[in-house]
Amino acid sequence: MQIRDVEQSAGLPAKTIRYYEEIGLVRPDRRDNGYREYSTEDVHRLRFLQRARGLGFSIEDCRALLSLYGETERESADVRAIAEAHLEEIDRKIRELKSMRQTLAHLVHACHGDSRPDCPILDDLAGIGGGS
Amino acid sequence: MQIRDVEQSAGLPAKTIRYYEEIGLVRPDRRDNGYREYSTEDVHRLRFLQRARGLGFSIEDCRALLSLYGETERESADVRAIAEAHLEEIDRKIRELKSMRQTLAHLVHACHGDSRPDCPILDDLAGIGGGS
DNA sequence: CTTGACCTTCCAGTCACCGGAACCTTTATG
DNA sequence: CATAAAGGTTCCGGTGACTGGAAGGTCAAG
Repeated sequence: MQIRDVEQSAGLPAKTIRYYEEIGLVRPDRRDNGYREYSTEDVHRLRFLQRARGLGFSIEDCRALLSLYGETERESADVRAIAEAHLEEIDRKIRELKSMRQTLAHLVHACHGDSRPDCPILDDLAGIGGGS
Repeated sequence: MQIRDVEQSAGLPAKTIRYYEEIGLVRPDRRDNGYREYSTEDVHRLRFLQRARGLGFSIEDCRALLSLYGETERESADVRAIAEAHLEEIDRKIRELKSMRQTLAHLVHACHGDSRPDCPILDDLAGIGGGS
């Protein structure tokens, strides 16, 4: 199976697949002509990566998860610890975005948004008067 | 006023302040010895940047906002348009994170997280069985 | 005179890729 | 057999918004 086919079955662009090899996440064989040859195992790992990245796990988290995936003697607690840490990170980001959202929505609401120059949004950013 | 003082009053590290100069957001004078000399106007712009970045505006958004900030003939609608677009972007990110969060929370909940090797989190990432 | 704190510039690294150039291999077609 | 298209390869540079660190200049105090 060569890279173009893997793009389809793993749902990842060829560029990304080569990148994952460069950083040691997959190690396909090579044919005599230098082309990469992917085993079904390689494709499984790539699909695993595609899903984990889709859930926002960092590459280093993915490396750890893949490693645990390959171990038969792993403890599910190790996996869960990574997932829980990531969950907290996601929650942190959501809180931060919601806080931004609130301030910004308030400012947008306060701005009449017409052809006049006075603008509560700029006033707030400039630190003038009643910034929320 | 030199850079160390501006760090305090703008709430930005010196590295960042120099970076903002490099990309043309602030243009402090120079003393004879080559040191940067910041006017109160420069400090205002930097504080403006600090707040806008804190609300998650991109550098290019900040450049546009600063430019509008400097125009007396601006239309508040222009500012509001940038802010509204950013608000939608924030909402998009929040939705994406919430979606990740839901899937991940479900998996974490399903994983017993002990010394046994079987793990619904890895099973899902591997594409085995009832992925949510 | 030296110490130490400040300033300067420039280079490299971050994260997870993406775009493109230059070149090689395979397959199909005239 | 020549050639062109469609794949493959490596390598280099860029993204965003900085951050860290090295090498070196400047200034006030002891």
